[in-house]
Amino acid sequence: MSPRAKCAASTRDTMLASARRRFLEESYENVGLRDIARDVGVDVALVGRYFGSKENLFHEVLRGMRCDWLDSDIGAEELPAFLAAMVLRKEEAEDREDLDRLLIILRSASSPKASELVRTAFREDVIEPVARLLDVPDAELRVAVAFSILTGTSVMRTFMGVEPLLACCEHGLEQKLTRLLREALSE
Amino acid sequence: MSPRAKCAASTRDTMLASARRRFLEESYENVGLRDIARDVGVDVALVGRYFGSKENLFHEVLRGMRCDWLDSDIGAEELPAFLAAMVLRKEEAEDREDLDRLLIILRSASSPKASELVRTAFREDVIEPVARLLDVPDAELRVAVAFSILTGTSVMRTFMGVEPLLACCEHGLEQKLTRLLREALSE
DNA sequence: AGGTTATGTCAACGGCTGTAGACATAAAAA
DNA sequence: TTTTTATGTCTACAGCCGTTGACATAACCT
Repeated sequence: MSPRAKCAASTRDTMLASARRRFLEESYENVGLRDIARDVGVDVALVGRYFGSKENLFHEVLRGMRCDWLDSDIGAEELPAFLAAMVLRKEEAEDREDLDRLLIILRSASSPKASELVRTAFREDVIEPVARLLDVPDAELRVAVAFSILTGTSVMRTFMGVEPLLACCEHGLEQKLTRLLREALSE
Repeated sequence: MSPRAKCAASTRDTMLASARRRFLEESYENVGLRDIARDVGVDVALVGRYFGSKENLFHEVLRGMRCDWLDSDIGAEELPAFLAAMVLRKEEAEDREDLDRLLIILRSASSPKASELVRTAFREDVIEPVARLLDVPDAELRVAVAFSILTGTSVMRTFMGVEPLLACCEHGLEQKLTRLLREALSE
């Protein structure tokens, strides 16, 4: 009907936020630009105009979620426990986007249009930075194995809805995961 | 042009084979019925007619790939090594469809139309049968963790193309995986 | 006030999708 | 041969998708 107020940057951010939420719960091709536009209360054409293409929107969503594995001053010793806690979502409140970003990447892992972006993002922003935390031989291989465990757990929980893994706090799942990660990282 | 020879059962099987191959490499929504029809050299309408709906075709693909974790007479002891070898595709030649079936399931894990099917298939045909092989408390949880490792590794290798994991034979990856699985299964 | 720019709407295109019904032809039966 | 049945083809329909260009109106500037 009537054009909204000013402040394009604000609506652009809202779009990005909506896109982030959508891409977290659906794969690349199952997120429609019209869905995002509806969330913001805006016409489809506008999101196309602000971001050029859907592919670029996805790219910006990923770029806007820089993960900070490194910012936390975590030694290689505490890393396994930290990663296990993160993947089990111990702290919903804290604004840790790391896991969300990882889940977005995994969601669209087998989407032709997004796969390239997703692969390089995973390699450059996850594997390599974490590998730099360790100074052992075969660091990347160890980190790759560790994140196989982590992403596997996430996939089982989030995508496959495997029951025994959803009741996370009990059964000492976190300890088990920590132990596995420790073994994966420091042989 | 001219209608093909007879034998509907044969062309139906060819469709299923093509669908299996396609669903192995693309997610549910990225596999078009027209692609399958083209593979078989047949019109789209026919695949729609033999299988009713795309969803049912996917269902039949999964049904036609009964996995046989149990058929092999494997004790709980050899299980970790067996699973590690399977996920690393040691035997391409042998007609083991288990891994393919698992990969198909993972491919379409976040496809709304297929997710229900995929979840129950994973639970009923993977988690539960393997859990029955073990007679320990929390068998399902252990198996769930073990398959977190396995599917994680598969995802990293197949979907994300993580380099260090692709050179599988070297670096003792198989041994590492076996060790992790053993720890996951028998606490 | 008048003019200009930013912000957003509207309409539509071309393409692809799964699905359905009417039609054609080869094989089999009478 | 004639009839019937199985096997496939052809046409087309809605529906969704991302993308584009032309238009409208609010906000700002002078």
